[in-house]
Amino acid sequence: MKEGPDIAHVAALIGDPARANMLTALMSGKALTVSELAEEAGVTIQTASSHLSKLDGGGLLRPRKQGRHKYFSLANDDVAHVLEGLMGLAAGSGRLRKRTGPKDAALRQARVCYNHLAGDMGTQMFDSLIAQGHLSLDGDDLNLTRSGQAFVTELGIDLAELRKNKSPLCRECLDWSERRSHLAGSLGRAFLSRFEGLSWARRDQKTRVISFSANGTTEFERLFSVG
Amino acid sequence: MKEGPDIAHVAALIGDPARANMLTALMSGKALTVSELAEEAGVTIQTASSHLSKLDGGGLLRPRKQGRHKYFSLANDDVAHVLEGLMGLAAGSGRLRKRTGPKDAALRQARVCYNHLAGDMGTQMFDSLIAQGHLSLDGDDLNLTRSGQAFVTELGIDLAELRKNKSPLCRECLDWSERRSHLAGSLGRAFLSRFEGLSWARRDQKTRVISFSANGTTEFERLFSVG
DNA sequence: TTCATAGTTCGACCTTAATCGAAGCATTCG
DNA sequence: CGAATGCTTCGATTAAGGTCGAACTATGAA
Repeated sequence: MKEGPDIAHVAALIGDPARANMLTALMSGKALTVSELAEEAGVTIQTASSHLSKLDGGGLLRPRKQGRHKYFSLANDDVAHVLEGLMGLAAGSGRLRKRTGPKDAALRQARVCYNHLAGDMGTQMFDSLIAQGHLSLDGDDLNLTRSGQAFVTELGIDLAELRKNKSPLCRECLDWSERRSHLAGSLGRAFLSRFEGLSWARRDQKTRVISFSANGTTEFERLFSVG
Repeated sequence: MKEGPDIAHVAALIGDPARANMLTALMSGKALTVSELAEEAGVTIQTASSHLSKLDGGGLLRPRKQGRHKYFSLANDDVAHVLEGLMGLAAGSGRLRKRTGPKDAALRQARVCYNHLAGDMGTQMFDSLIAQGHLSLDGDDLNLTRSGQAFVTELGIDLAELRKNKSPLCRECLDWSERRSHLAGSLGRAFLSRFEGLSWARRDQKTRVISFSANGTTEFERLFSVG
């Protein structure tokens, strides 16, 4: 009857509260087990199992079996991107699930979005990389320039290793709180991982909040000042 | 219980087949009446009315009353953006509602996406504008450069008029068939409108397909060659 | 092997919401 | 003022699917 793909099915998958909670939890980038996701969603394990098989069937998840555990993560960046978009719409229509509190402020400043840095600091880093000419945007392709390659290598990131990964190196991801782009893709993940390795930042396991140390903040500002 | 906005509610709104059909129909950018949308969705007018009030309540639509008609259009570009993203996910998981046929090929080449040009020609135009330096991307802000201003004025687009509009001038929109960006925002709409004014292109009323005339194709290639 | 833990499948219950007929407003036209 | 058209509201029906208890499978540990 209509042209185009069947939106309704995918949207309905995300539209159930329990499943939405699971997907939101997976936005942290971590792979979680069925039991953990059941806990997150506030349902029993049977119910969670049923939901997860549906999400998987819809192509939204990537399952991995390890021993007697089964880990789920988001299928790819596209899924994370759509979820962020939906968060933006929900936030825009004044539908925040929680009052804006101190934790919320922390979330807006720096949080994990599918394993990369999001929030205010995420967009600041992205803008700075563009402004310094380390990233260039041609069409939808985000590319690391020669100066950018030097920059990340200087920071201690192994580019050759990253390129072995089949997923794209650079990618932009729209932030629901800032409504601006931040850096995703394997390089985005490498940045955050490096910040952790340098003890500049630390992830809170439950809330997606990223805390920067005093030193980390200084270094971050030095590298990614917008002035 | 969880941080972040309430995704589930918005997704559930899109997740109903009838509502998804209506939203898909509105992706053409046209404002449609309740009766027309009922027809599109294949439900009675009462049912459509109920759905539309829900979509409106969720902030997805912008209603306008005109005489005894009530017109609905998508609330803003963000909504269109999320819908395109969902189409991408659905298409990716092999969930096309329709076999790939001749009309489908036409859709991939050039179609209307919320009043601007999408499909292969849409992304080609976007890439060309970037490559020619008429558009520049700083962070998530897409800007028209000085040369770009000259370019569109030369084409016969009234920039001053566009700037009066409160919606953003330039904006990128992700294409579900191409998986690349094309130009949205009021300038994107102006381009398509100008193509129609010059009789280069013509919209099919029902299928979202845009047909370019022989002359229009030539002119388009001249302006937006990628070489 | 026996026990424990992780996950899946099955079946029954039950809430939610999509649907449409019928009646009620509102607006336009003659 | 009717009459017609476009849309909304109400109510009853019905279908879909989320939920969990219980039983079952699989992996790992003692």
